[in-house]
Amino acid sequence: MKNSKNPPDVTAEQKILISAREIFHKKGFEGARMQEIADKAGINKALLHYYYRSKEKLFDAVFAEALKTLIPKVKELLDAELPLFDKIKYFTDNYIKLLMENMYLPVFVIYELFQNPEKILSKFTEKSNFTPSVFIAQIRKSVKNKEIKKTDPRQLFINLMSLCIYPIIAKPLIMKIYDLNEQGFNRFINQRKKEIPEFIINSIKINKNSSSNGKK
Amino acid sequence: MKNSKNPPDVTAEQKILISAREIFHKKGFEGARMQEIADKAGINKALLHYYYRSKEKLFDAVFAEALKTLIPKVKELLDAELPLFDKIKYFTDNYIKLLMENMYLPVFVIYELFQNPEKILSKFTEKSNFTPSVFIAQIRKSVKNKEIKKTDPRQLFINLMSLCIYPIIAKPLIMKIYDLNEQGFNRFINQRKKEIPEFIINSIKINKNSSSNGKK
DNA sequence: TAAATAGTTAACCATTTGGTTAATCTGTTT
DNA sequence: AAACAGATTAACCAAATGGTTAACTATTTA
Repeated sequence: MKNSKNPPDVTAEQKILISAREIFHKKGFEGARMQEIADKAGINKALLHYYYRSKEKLFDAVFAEALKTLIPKVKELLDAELPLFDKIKYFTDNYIKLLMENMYLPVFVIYELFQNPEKILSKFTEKSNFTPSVFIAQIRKSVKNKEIKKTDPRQLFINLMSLCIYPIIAKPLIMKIYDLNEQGFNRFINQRKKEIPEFIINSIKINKNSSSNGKK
Repeated sequence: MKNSKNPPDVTAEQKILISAREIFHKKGFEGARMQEIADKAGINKALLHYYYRSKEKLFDAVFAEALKTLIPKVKELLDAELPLFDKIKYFTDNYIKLLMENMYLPVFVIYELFQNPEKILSKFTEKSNFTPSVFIAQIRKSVKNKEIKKTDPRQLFINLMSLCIYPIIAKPLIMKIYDLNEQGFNRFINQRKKEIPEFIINSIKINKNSSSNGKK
């Protein structure tokens, strides 16, 4: 059976998945080596194939896990019961935090998805619903209620995602062009956590002036 | 000698670089196969090594070429003699056009840079200047002149880049979540060409109305 | 406790892959 | 045309790589 008895116990199968995750995230499907995964897991290479029949199967497991971590998290943040502006702040803060804690995840997902969109996405046909319908509806409603300017909800959502994700996947480039070290980069990203919501809200908010002195 | 005489003449060396570019851009360093590059170039694999000694050297040539296409182009767009708002429109339009014409470029650059930042960037030490100094200065000046709100130029530049690049590298994801086909995606991107400048300008422009509104 | 089952390994295998060699071809120079 | 230099190729090679086999070792189970 899979479970032995010793308390600090991690199954071989778990160790494999953990190691595979790390290697695949860092090096991608093509760059990853089964031997390296086995070594990192502290087991024999044959055992990889005992649990996961092939490199592809193992990769699929890792990728599915990645998407199933990411998508529900995004959904959860976007579905929070908050007014639009608060939600934008809330999302930015927590999403960037999540990405920073999983530095390799975004590039990994984007790259592999780009390599093989149909093959990968076909496995996620109906499973998790990718569409951020609640958020989209909320934007649409805010427009209708004249709380924000006329805005295409689809574009706004992509704007939000862009502003959060891009700086992280472009980390090496940003460190280069702004001459930052690791610490400087972290500061830059933390600054962004405030900057992004302000930037977005400034753009979509309606300037209520003239008549009543619309305090913020 | 390298040059023959026939008019429709492309050197083997050129054919190699062209094929290598295509393959590396699409499949990345690890995914690319020397044999495939040779086949696509219509030459023998040994000839690859005759001109470029190794896979790495060939890759370096391709990557350098990519950066040397991209960076000066970005610089050129950012250095145009235009008022800030016009420049933002001008940049968005032309940069997105450039990226759409080279769909694989952004993911390629980002991915390989993420795989091996120091190794790759060390080769571009002083060569091309990565920093968009003219644009940064222009923003700073616009702030000083009260033409736009108080804005961190570094953040604004990254905002602009994010909004242009991300939608393109996330193409498969966007097609999935919005249920678009190729044509629908192109429409979405074209819509963005208008959307992005509006979005940015709305955010940073100063609302000049009635009483002075010096708010940050 | 003995048979059966699950977990684990060392050794092995076939294929792929980047790279090399030595020979051949092609055009130029003398 | 003979010599020469660069261009091009077929054949080859060693290392790496994903995957398999057969044996060995717990762990369940009857």
